Amino acid sequence: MKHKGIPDETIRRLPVYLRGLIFLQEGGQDRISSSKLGDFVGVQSWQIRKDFSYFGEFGVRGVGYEIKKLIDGIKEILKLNKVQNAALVGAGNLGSAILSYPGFELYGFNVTMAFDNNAKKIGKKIKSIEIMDVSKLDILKKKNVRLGIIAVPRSEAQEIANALVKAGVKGILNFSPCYIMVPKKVKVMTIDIAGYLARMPYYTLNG
Amino acid sequence: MKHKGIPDETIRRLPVYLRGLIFLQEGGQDRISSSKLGDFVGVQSWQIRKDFSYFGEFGVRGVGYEIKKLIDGIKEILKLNKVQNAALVGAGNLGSAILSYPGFELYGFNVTMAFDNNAKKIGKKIKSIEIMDVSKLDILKKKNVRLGIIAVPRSEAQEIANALVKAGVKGILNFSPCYIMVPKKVKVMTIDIAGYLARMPYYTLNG
DNA sequence: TTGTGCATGTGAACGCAATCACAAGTTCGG
DNA sequence: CCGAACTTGTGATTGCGTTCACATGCACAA
Repeated sequence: MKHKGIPDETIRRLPVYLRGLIFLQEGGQDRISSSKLGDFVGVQSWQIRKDFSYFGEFGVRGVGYEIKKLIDGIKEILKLNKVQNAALVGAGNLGSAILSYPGFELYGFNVTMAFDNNAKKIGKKIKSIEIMDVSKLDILKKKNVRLGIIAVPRSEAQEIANALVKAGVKGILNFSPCYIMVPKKVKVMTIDIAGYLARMPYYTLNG
Repeated sequence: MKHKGIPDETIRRLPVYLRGLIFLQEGGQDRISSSKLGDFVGVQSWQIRKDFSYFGEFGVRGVGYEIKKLIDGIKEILKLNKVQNAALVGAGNLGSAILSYPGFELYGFNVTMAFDNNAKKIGKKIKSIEIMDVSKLDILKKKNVRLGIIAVPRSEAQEIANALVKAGVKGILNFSPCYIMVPKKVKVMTIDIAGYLARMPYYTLNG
């Protein structure tokens, strides 16, 4: 199933809906209206209905949405039905935190491998995952890992990205504060943590 | 100086430009064209020119932009001229990494206080910052800290946000994967790390 | 069976941001 | 001084995503 003409912003909101719905389901609920869901996840109800409508009819008029059906639907759209493995590069403070981050599981991700270039770290374990030498990145191809997470200093990020691409990675989540160049077929998402904070004063300091 | 009618997307890109320009400046460069800068930070040249043009004329036709002038200009727009203190709540894996994160300094931020509700952590130090009891959050008012960073489990995030607002915080950077309700005068930015990863399969698994 | 209340789905209108195309200004060589 | 090569700044255009308004459909009570 190909989803053409779907706004990127809609795709960005789907994980937000998904986690809200899973939480509601865990609370024992099995049905919800767009406006209740909207209040819960912080999105307007018409936005939610519009987003879902791109993919067909998920709800029942006059009734609402069946939570399980929505969850399954979103997972299928986002292709989250199979567990996917990811590899981390850079086992510093941030990298270690990511390796231990419990939030990935919800969406079916497993960070199963970790790499670093620091000899002191190589061989050690974090959460039962052994840190390997970054020069062994090629192993990802064999292990069929298609997602890479970069948490190295800016100066090394591009080099690591090149190695990941060479190792057959299709998507890169980049925590280094820099632009990374990759072939068009590879998707890069950069999370610039400090960049978020940098916008705060603009919005909060009225002058 | 008030900046009305500036696209939010432009504001979002300013920190990207800023960090690129600072890097170029450290490399000894003092002038650059929009297209060279664009190649460096991953933005189209016309987009850069358009963004700058909202704030007046920063460059010289036929010549380019003076890097120092741009840096000063962006810092003024984003109100990054004064060092600003921030407080972290939640000294778990992610929180500790944020506390040690070196990237905030570039934009003039200092994470100067840390809080947790775990008795075992209270009193300990991370990077010379002592972890305080979360019940003492009110001290932020006295210390004039206006930015809060939330890195606690989802179940506690709203509660912590309430406490931060009560303590006079004007901006909240939220790493908990949930929607947070605050008074309109307070700005919340949520970074849902797993949410980024959750979109990867959509873009990389073609089928 | 009919009426009332509620909630979805969607075409249309609107608004914001990206993109384009080019006029205006600078530099430099000769 | 002139022309060629650059580069900025910006009005106009296009495209995308949000917002709106309401037709459509279900549930339930009487």
